Amino acid sequence: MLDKQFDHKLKEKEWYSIWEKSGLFSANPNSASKPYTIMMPPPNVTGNLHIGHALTFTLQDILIRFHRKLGFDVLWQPGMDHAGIATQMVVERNLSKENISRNDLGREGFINKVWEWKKESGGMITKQLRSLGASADWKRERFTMDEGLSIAVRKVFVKLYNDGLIYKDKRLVNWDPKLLTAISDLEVENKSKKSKIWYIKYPLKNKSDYIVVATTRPETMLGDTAVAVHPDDERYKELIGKKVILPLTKRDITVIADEYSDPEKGSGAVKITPAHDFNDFDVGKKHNLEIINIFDENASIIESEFTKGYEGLDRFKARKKIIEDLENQNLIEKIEEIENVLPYGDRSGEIIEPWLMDQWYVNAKELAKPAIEAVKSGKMKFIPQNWENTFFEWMNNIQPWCISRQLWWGHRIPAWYGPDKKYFVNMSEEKAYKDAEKYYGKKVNLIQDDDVLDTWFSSALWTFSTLGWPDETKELNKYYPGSVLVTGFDIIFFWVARMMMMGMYFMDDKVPFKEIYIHALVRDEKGQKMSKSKGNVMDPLDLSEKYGSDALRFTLAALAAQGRDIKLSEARIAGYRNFSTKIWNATKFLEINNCLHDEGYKPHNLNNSINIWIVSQFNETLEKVTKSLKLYRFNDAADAIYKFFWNNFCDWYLELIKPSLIDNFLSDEKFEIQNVSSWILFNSLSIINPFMPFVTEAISKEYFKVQKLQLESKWPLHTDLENETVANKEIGFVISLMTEIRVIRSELNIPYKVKLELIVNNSDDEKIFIIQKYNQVITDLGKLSAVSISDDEFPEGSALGVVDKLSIAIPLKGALNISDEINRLNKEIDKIQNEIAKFQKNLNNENFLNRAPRDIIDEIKNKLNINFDKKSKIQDAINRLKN
RNA sequence: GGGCGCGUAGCUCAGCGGUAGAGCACUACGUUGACAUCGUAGGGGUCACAAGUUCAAACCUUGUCGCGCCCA
Repeated sequence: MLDKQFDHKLKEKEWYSIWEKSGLFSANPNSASKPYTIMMPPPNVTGNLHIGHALTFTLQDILIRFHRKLGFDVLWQPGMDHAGIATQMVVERNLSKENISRNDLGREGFINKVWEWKKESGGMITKQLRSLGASADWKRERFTMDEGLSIAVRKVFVKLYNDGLIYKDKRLVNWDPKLLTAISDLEVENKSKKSKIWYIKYPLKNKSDYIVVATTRPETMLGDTAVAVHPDDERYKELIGKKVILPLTKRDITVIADEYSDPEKGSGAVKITPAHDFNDFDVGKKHNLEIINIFDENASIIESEFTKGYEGLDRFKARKKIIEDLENQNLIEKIEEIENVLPYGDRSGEIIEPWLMDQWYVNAKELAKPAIEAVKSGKMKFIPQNWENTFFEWMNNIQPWCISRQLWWGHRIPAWYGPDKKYFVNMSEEKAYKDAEKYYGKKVNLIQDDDVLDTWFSSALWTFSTLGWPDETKELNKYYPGSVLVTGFDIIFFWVARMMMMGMYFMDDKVPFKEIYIHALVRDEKGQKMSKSKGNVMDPLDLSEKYGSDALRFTLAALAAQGRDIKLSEARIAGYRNFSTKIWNATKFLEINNCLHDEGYKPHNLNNSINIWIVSQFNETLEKVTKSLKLYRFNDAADAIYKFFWNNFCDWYLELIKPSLIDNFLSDEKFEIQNVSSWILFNSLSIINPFMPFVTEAISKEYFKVQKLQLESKWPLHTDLENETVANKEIGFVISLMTEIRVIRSELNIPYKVKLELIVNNSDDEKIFIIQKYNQVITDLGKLSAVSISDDEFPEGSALGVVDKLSIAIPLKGALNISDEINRLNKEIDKIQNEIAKFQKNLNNENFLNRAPRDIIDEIKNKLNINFDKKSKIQDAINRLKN
């Protein structure tokens, strides 16, 4: 006997371990089967599973399990990235609890600590993914800092450097003064903040007048090297070329004309500080201005001839003092409150400081070209397609990618410097020394670049580095390019675009994946982004503990409609937990009734229309689910499954077969029902399995006792049927008839226990035939005492119904409340009349008759006809009641 | 400012040219031999607004108004 309930807490763990031990998660590069590859977006080694992960990995697992069942050789490549900044932060924070800094340990000592940390507490997420049921090929798990992947990183760096696509450049970078590293444009979050704009008087030289300069960053004025005005701005035309005295310093700077200055904004005159503002840097270059740096790495004022009186102050204190000093000298004209956009580091939350320094860059513009072309030509397809716009927009305006980071944890840049700062880029120190010897003509001491590479640089190689590149492996041959990349839109730039660039460059122009399915973001039930500070986070592990992973997975799939964010509510998950319970209970029902088919049984030559009907419904569902999954329409697939299993199989089919099952006699009919019912259940399990792997696997084993795991069993095929049309018509009619009887019972408040007689008007041989054929079922389900066919008028005091032109009556003798029944029938007539009006409107329109397609016209005529008939029959009944 | 998307039943959302749908919530009835994590029945919508195209518009076009996200 099956347990009363499915204990997900216990069973999910058991089944997962069986699966993992079975080896069936593993891809087999030697098999002849076609590959189906998904590269799992590597989560951070510091990461914990959040609901967004749960969504993306559930969808991936559904695709993976589906394709495994379709017979593909499936590779779901898992792994993690080393998350340079995040990981370094975590380990430093831990060390600081013991009052140790990373400098105390030294570079090597610190890196060892990081590895120790990784071993002990890194990669939590891979364990958590298992509890979700993720069937990834764990044996192939990779880490971006693995030796093989590190070789790939160096190889790529050296090649791009030799090809002129990686270079060193001195320009302004986004400097994080807290983490003390440069970060890329993408790691900067621009946020709107309340701020001020100061109007500062810059006195003219040799004149007792001044020009007012408006700025949001007064503290950088120490580094000003010009004031810019718009060339057409009449107010300042005469000042162009003149000198002004930079307050607080004794320097003279020149008023220059540049269109960058917007006459509408502020005072129309802006200070130019090339060393501390991206736009000013460009203006400075154009006008050949001096570049004066005033900050150190902490964004504090340095000591220099330009910064006297402010040395050592951090940027905020410097601002305060400068404003005070200007006020004392009466040089502040006014201060306005404004909304200003400020750059923040996405990891540190600190305001980013543009800072001039040497960094390594990738020429992204060049690498982007083939990727753009590949999307344009359809070699790579975004689904939904509209993400292409976002992609093109960014790729067409792509900036040089700053890849060096002033961190210790990561791939160290393979560049070695000689005594004169000449550097040698190569795969190893040894090779660099050889290069140096050749260059200098003697042995010299080399020092490796201190910096490491952006983590995304290594994850950009993920699609081929995980497959063994630069070696030419079987895996690389078979699983590159991937079938589909599944991810959220938030990393299209960070990761997807960069994988495209690197993939195409290093894999002979072959794209890294054919399709990119972009799914939604998960929000809370009010549509707000989940965040710890808002306290609205939903922990997928809590949810799966409470409702089961099956329920959580099914919910996420059911809500994953394309192009829309997911608002997740717990009630929804509870609803799908009920679905899982329903499956379990339906199984128990079949168990009680000995419905168990032989393995190898296939429905054919079916006699009972009920069986033909349900197999036909299953065919339809199978087709819908298959098609939907191929189109990434997870919600449609989930919906089709839910409706079929609950509304068709449980609500109707199981009810319709009950009378035959309860009959104790063994008969061919009963045998057919036992076979078909269990066959439907088993095959339903198979198509539900990718969504709800645990409960389906459990039933497959515990009830059906099949050797083969659901994990490896094939996706069902379409079943050919005979007499399908007739069967569907028959069962369709039986369902309508039963529904009509229920409606009458319910609306006239006739208790379920009261057995009723059903009289059917003898006006339609076909329907009468069906009624006679299913007499037993109809009597049982309708709780009827008898069914009779009559040529006569229905007895007085009968409730009346019309089912597909057939009049039926339920005699209620004295029990019928005449006015209730008249009310009920009148309501019915109102409804019908509404329908009739709509159809008539169409059919009275000559244009409609001339231009609408034939089948639509026929359909409407037919419906009108049925409604007319129904109306007149009900009207007759009302008239009779009134008499 | 540019781009993308969304306004459909109380809530969350499907539908995207041929009689308005689902789940949840709600109401009534029901301890029917799988299931109260259930069953049966029911109420509830000028599909944001306006104009246009069409025999026919929630669906196509244009505009308006709200809302969200991304990029500057």
